[in-house]
Amino acid sequence: MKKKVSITDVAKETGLSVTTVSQILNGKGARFSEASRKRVLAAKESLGYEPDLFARGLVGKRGNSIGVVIPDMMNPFFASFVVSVEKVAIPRGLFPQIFSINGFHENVDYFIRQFLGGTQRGLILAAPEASQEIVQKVSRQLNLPMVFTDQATTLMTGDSIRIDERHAGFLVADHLLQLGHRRIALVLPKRLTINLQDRFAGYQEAFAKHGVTFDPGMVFPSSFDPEGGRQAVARIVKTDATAIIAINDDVASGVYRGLYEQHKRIPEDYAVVGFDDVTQARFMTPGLTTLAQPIDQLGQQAVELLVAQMSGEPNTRNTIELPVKLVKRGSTRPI
Amino acid sequence: MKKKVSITDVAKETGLSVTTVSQILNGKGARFSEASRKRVLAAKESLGYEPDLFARGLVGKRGNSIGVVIPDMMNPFFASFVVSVEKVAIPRGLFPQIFSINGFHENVDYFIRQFLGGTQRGLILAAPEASQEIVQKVSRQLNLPMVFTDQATTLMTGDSIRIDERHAGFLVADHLLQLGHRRIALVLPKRLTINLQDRFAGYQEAFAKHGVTFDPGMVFPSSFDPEGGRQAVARIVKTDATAIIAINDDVASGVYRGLYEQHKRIPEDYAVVGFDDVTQARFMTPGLTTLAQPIDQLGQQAVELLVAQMSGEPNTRNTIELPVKLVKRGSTRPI
DNA sequence: CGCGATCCTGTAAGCGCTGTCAATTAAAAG
DNA sequence: CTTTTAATTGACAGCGCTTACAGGATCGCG
Repeated sequence: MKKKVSITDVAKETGLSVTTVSQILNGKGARFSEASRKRVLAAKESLGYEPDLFARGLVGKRGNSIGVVIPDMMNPFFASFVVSVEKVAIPRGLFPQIFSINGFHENVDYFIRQFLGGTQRGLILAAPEASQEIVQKVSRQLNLPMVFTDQATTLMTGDSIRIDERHAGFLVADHLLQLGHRRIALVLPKRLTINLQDRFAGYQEAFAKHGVTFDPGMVFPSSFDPEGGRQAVARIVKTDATAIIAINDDVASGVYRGLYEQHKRIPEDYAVVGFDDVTQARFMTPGLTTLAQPIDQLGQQAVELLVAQMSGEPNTRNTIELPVKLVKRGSTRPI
Repeated sequence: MKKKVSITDVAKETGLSVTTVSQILNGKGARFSEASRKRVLAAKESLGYEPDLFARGLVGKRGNSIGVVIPDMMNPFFASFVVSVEKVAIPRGLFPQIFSINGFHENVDYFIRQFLGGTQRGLILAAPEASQEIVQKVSRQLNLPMVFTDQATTLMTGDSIRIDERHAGFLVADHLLQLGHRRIALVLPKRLTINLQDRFAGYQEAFAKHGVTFDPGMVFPSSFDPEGGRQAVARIVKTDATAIIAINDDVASGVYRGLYEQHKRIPEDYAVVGFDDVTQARFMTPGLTTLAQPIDQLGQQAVELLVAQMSGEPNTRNTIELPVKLVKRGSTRPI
């Protein structure tokens, strides 16, 4: 059983005191003789010393990792989001630790205990389904810097960064409407989170603008994965729909599949549009028209807000709103 | 600035000693009066106490999280793998902590420091590009239980679990050959990791069996993402290939796209086969013929081997080999 | 040769928690 | 009413590390 070498071992080895070793290794204030410095470094190397993170964390330096909570890493949107966070956090010396719920509620409990346990220096919450619970429990006991990229709840502490969901929804529906589509199927989850409610309102707005009345019969509930989209299609083809709006690109890929199975062509028989503009959207055949979320900016701003909070800035409860745009590809065309 | 409430606060509140509180909260040996127990629980609740993980970790209970290192969470194969690990780890009270490299080498250094710092109770390494480095540095100083799901290097400590890459490669190529294809393009990364070398040997074996000589000119280097596949196609269409083998499903999706852009049909003009059988493979149009990795089993066995090691079983250096099978879908058909 | 300034290093005090073990008290037994 | 035995609880040490703060050299300069 290998024993972990501790700082005292290094001290003994070098004949210096623990303090000195610690100081040198942390590059702290007092300058030490070149000789000591070299000895310490050498010993660290030869002994293979690495500081115990628990001990160090206990003292006060709580480490440099920030938690990034996402609902599901199978969804490319969130995977990209994490990467975009890393892109700006890492250069700042902050290491994102991924907390993906993946459908396990035990995970949420566990995450909360971790956060409450002080393992993270800040939190980026991008998981509508859990944000609320996390915020409530965590912010009650700790004032951990937090940033949200969803609007799971309106009354939360911390900064939040969002897109204009309503406008986004409007753009999507308006695009289809402008192309002449009137019977538009909506593939949505059964329960609409706050942001989805906004988006939904955006659809309505577009309908109204074009003078078409919204038909609740055109709403097709679906899970948040391709299979949901695929199954929805089976019902959609029985209607007179000519266009399909999927809640996100992942679901849209299922819609593609469903349509394929029903021997329908895109965009000849059905126009389809997604949401998010994940990498895959560009690779689908035909390319998916979709509403592009500014993923990189989302990640970047989230980190920046977090850093601001960490450096003591008062919790201003900022809400930053990022612009969105519709990316037109081959999956839509005039009716 | 909210102050974190510590166990002493709870002790004061209840008038009991810190020890007692700790014992009760941890459900330890000695039985305590129902009264005390209640008081402690109540105080914990009202004060909102949650143990400091650093302090607890320092004492000896190093927490219950296991590290899962993957190269890239954008690749659905690894995302699924993580989920499959969670499925069996969580019920055992072990929480997988995801460490995804995502192309940031800083991450690897950071991860190593975490592991060396004792934050994890065990490691599941599924990142060929980093496993070697991690093992070397970590196992030199700590004997952390480790399990590999790749064969990045032959001489590593710890258990490993793999698929028969050679046979897998054979199945893929043999399938195409049996369908009558003779000119088969291979879309592979430039540098072949050990497992890919085996897979490659499997291709050769199949070629040999069917008496076709391997043409190095049919190898098209690609990155590990859809874009790589897409670009490879541009070159492939200039040859007389009739079939394409992609290194994985993700790349295959790029191949689909590339073919689409070149106005080629699948499987009429080109048969294509992938590797992994990620969820998406089923949703592509046409469905992708691919070699199914037993993802769930990989995850499950990895956890089981890890648990065995953690419970003190001698490091047996087991190597478990899992069966693979070819899943035929619409992307391949007789020439 | 003395005195402050300049360097370098060690002593000691915890951080919050758990485990060991002794101490206290209450209940049971003699 | 004293002695056992069991039921509860608390004192204390210490995990490995950092961080004041104090102490000892060394050096320059009057």
